[in-house]
Amino acid sequence: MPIKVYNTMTRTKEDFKPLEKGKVSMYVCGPTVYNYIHIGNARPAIVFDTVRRYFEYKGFNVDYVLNFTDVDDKIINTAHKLGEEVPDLADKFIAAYLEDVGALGVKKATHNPRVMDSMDDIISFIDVLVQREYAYVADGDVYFKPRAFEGYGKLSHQSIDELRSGARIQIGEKKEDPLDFALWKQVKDGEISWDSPWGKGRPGWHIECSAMVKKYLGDTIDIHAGGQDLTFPHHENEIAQSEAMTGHTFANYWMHNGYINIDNEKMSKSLGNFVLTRDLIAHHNPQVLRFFMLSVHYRNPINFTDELLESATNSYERIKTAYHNLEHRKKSSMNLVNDRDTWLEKIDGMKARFESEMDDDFNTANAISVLFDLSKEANVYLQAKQTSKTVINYFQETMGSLLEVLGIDITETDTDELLDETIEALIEERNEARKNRSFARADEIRDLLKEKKIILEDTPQGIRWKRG
RNA sequence: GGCGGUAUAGCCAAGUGGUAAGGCAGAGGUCUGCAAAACCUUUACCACCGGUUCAAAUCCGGUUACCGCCUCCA
Repeated sequence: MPIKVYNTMTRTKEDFKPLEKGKVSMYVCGPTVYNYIHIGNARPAIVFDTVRRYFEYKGFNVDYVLNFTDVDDKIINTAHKLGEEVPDLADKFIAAYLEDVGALGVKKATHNPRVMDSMDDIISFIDVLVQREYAYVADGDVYFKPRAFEGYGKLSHQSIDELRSGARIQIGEKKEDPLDFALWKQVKDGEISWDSPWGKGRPGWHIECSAMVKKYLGDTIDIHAGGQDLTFPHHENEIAQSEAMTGHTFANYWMHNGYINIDNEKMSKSLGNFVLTRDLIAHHNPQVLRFFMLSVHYRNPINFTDELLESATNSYERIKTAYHNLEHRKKSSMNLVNDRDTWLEKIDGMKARFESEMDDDFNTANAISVLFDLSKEANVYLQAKQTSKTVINYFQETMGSLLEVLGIDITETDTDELLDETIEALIEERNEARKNRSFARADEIRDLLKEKKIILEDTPQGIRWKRG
């Protein structure tokens, strides 16, 4: 079964056909590093990491490039305000980004190019565009002319004349046409700058992605991805630059993730309702945040509230608990064969369903529902008086590998951690008390441990505990 | 004005022609010394109005509401 990908360019789901068999080249627009990331930035990081993981699960070798835009107005302004150097500020927020996103289970990219390190590539890219007259120099600035590029607007499905009515020329700009956008901006007083054939300056937005894609992945790539809002103008402009430069299709598939709302309102600085990822995961399990993000299809909007996050926590716990229930039962399982094969087949069936949901444009919401089914079936299986080690292992193995595709780790916690001796002794004392039917003392111990966040559960196979 | 999206149970959320997956919350039950965990049972006029069809949440037309992009933005 081929993987189907919704392509913004054609507005349809298409069968994914890689340029090169068994390989996927993928470029995701990364953050502009002038602040800690908010949960809106976390969504594409999680979503496209999951896309990547699924391709890898299916045996593809994925070349995953995520850039850092570390030269831009916002960074320069912030650095100026804080009295810091632009490169230092960028370093700091890049490190913070990697840390935050790492906590969310996002794998390291194959490459993380930075604008500052790509200046030669950017300049020579612009140079070609000027030579081919797709761009012109205007007093130290360089502008790209969308009108010179046939097909401008094909991604966002806008006609160039309609776009024109919305475009404006800012005072001080040297554009010939309102639609023109800057490839290179002449240096202003005190700003960080680089030498170029057009004088000192720095790259405009958009161009860095075109240059980095070409450098790291080539003229044509399989997938280009980012937030929905980047469709226009950012990705539209990238297409124009790159295709004007190379004469080849820039990207075969364009993927865009939907927005996040906070309490049903757009997250924005002016409303003061943005949530920084690091603030959130300081108080909540980052795995739950990831789970929450994937419980909605990536192209749909997500509303974010405390209540929804709590509900997601409970949902996540259900899967985790099932997994741990399996773990606890391992010791008392045996080499049973009676209905073993029926269960193994059942598990395979669920695994196949998971794959077909993911094949369908990465429907993680439905893929997660398969994990609930696995949890349910595992719990049903565990009700049997005797259980097969093989089945238990296969349940765990399957849940583990599917959760790995989603980048959700439920195994990190307890089970293997040793209890400290006093707690162990208390549990032992309680077991004795229960044997002697001294239930008052048994309950007392259970309450005591509960205060220490140790939850005890009595099962026919002995005591089962977890941290709560 | 141009382009696009969304409307499904108390809440969240899948579902592009054959009378509605899943989760959370709630209710009842089973199990348990009591719990916990778990299992079983239980909750939908699919925004509205028309149309196409043997058959529509799903297709077509219209209406309403909310939202996004068109300017920095994930």
